[in-house]
Amino acid sequence: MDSPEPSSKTATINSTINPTPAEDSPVFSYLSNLSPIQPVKAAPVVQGFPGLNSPPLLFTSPRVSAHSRLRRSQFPQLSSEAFSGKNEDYNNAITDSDANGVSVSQLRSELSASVQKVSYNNISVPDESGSLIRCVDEYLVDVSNSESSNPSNSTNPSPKVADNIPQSPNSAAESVADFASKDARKDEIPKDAARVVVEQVEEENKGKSSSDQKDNGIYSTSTDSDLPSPDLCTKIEPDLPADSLHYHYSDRQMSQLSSADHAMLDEASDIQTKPLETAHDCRNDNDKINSMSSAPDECIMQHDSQTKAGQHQSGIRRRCLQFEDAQRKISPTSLGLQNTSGVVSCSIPPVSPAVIEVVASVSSDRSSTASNRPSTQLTSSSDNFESFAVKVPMPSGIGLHLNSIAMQAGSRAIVSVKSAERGNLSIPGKKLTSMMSPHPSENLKSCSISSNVVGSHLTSGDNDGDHESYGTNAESAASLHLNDAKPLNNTVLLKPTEHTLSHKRKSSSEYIDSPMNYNQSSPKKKRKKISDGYDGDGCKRCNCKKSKCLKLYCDCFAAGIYCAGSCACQGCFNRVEYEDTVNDVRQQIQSRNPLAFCPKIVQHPTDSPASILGVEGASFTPPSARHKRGCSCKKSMCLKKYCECYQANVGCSSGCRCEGCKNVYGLKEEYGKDLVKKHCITERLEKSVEEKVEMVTATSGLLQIDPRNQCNLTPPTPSFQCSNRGKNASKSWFTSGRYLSSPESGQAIYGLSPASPTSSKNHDIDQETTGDIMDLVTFDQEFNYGNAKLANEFSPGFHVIGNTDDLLALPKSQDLASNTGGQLIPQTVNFQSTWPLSWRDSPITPMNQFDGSGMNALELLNSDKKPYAMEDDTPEILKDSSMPQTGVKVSSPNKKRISPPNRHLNELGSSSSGGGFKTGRKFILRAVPSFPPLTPCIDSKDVATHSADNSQKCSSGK
DNA sequence: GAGTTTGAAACT
DNA sequence: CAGTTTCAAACTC
Repeated sequence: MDSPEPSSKTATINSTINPTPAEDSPVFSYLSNLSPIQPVKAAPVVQGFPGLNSPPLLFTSPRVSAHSRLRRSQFPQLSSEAFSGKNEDYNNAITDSDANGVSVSQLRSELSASVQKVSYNNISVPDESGSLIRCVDEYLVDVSNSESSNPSNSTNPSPKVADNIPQSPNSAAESVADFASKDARKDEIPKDAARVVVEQVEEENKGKSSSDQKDNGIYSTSTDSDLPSPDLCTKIEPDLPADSLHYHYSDRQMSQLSSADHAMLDEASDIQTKPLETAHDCRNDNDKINSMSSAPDECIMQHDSQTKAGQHQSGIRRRCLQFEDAQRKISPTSLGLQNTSGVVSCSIPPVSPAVIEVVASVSSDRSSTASNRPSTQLTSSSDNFESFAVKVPMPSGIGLHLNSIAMQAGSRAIVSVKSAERGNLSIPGKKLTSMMSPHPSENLKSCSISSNVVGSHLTSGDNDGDHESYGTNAESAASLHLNDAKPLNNTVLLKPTEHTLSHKRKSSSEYIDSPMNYNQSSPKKKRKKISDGYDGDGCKRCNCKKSKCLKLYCDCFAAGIYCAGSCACQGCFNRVEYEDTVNDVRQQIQSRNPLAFCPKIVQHPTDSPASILGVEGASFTPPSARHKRGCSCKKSMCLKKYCECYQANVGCSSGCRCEGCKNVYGLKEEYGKDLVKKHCITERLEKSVEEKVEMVTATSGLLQIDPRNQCNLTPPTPSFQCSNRGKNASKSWFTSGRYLSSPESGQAIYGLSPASPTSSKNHDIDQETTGDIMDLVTFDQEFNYGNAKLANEFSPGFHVIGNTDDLLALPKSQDLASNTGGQLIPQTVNFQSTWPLSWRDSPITPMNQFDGSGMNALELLNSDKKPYAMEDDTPEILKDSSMPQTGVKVSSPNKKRISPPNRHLNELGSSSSGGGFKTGRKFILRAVPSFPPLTPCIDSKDVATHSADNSQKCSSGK
């Protein structure tokens, strides 16, 4: 079974997770010697992310990935020199990376973006900027190295990932199972592919540095926690491994950083990760590709996306990640290390905001604490961390089931988180806290969840693992972050989670033989059980007795997550061990209902604007988001959790068959009315936008065009072959808006992937009319998992995400951009390319898709940028939409600049990909010198993969 | 903790 | 597609 492999990975991860291991590692010692900062074991870790609150921790996971990236960059600075001698491979890779200009540029762009973000958030920015730049270059080099080392990886990251993924979940669980036993398990688990990969990586790393190897182990542990997400089911799992690996690395890095010097850790982690990634890529590229194709199944769970902020999301993510994320991630990751970053970036974007926020807080904390550490390193690490987090988020995992999502996302808080995430792009900030607040109860849950998730990370080493299986990727990332972040907030919360997770994982390893016993055996589960119904991860834990957790009755299964130790299910087959069975069942279910595993909650394009506005505002999601299928409540009046709409904190829509609906989040009737109003508004906006667009195009103020313009533009643009669609799209875009844009992009991606058919239909048809359609997974993701949404949005349009991140970062990143300007361009190019890819995924006709994608991409870009400028030009609606996205971010002027380009791009792209792209690229570069480069390439790949993954997943696992 | 209610999922 | 059954969560006591 795959499970064994995952377990092995997890074991390795666990080992890596432990701070001590890192310290033990020669690399660590070496770094410690080099860096003024001395390795502080546990304490340091906490310090590393003392600022991070539990929520941040969640984000941390994503951050972790970001960190890893950043770290890499950092390492280059710090360690690169030191390591240069040690890590010849690394250096070589770097040089090689140059050959891979695109990947490198992307990496750089990402790094720069992340750095920018970080700087933006952190006072220490100046130092970071310097370090960042270096880091970026180095990072790029690393990436390139990985790529160069594994060309196949770069080309076909997803496949590789897929290979690894399957195992990863298991490994993750295993890793969770025991920290202490990690090593032993590793030995035991070796069978697992993940393990193998790790080993290989280690071997590779050995050449570089023994410390690196240790790091790898650490990663594996962290990954395990993350891996859990593999839930996507087996399909995803395959992919997950790769992702997980990446995440693991990132996690590892995180943990390391936290445990000791970030710089030290980062270096080690970077080095190791690179090798690992490359190894993974090389090894599994071909196979992975195949596996990837098979993996597509799920629509990833978007639990992750839920965001409840990062933390919640992180918890959720685990599950969500599993399928969609995993696949998506995998694809990106499959690309290679680059992908890792890229993949991560995909998911990250969503997360990023939250992460950023966290980071910001952390950074502040760090800044205070940083005094001890080298300012540059700390800052850079923090930056990296943030960027990573952003990337890591894996929002990609979007489509979670309402249940899972609702759990976490249910609260408005989630919504806020989402917005925050988006906003994070532009502004890192506050959202985390806000997110938590929404509903006390909900918050608590989310917190607990997040905490749990975090805890998994923190404690991941300790225990968990089982659960994680599905969410591995996201979780891993989260865990990583957690490690860093865990310090403060999560510590308490985390423990619970950890227990649950650890239990699950341990149990998983133990129970493998008897699924039935699985739950029973692990006391850990009990821990998880403690929580209401959620696992430590924040994912629901099921209590299935007759379904064996192989039916949609099971929340875990429905969410694409493996049952964790916290689950009280009986005769559970929804475990990594039974991955094959799970996959088969999933496929069967998907054959019946291709959308069975797609997110149940989707945002309506039309609603999106309002929702967006609402997002940050308290109300936010409910109105915008809708249940795909709608509820059929008769007695609960949609006022109890029996109602899925209510449970998801979304209003009922025309698609609902409920009787006596009194859904506080929105009544059917109101919904319909709202839709009509929105329609009118959107039409108006479109007209105005078109006019504006024309103006803009004439003036060539591409850069300055507003996001809304973009939205508007998109519709008007000739590219939209279907005027109607264009309008709709524009509207939807609009709504999704600037801020929404991310969602839109996400939609495009998700919509495409998931139910290619449905999504396409949705696009074609008025999204409004088809409430379900709309949204497509993306909205759901957004809704459910703010983070997930972001991730999805990004993931689908990786590019977009990357861009968005960049955009967000732009203001700050621009400075960096100057440095990375050259890179940016390539990235931008990639980005554009990616769009088409994302669309491809969608069932929609190429043209339409393209247009739509263009819209999405543009929107994404715009949205990113928009946040800054949106407000100015955008109509109220648009503004509103933007507002929700991120009130703060909106302010960034860069976005405005960017948006114009986007429009052009959109227009061009729509009209003709060729010209448009060029212009778009140029614009992008200007607008966001730094950010565009980073994710785009990866994004494009990721997007393609994601889209494919999504399409596969949604379509049916097709 | 046991039992009931509820509505989704699964089945026919 | 509609009706019924099964299932597990939500809810109540």
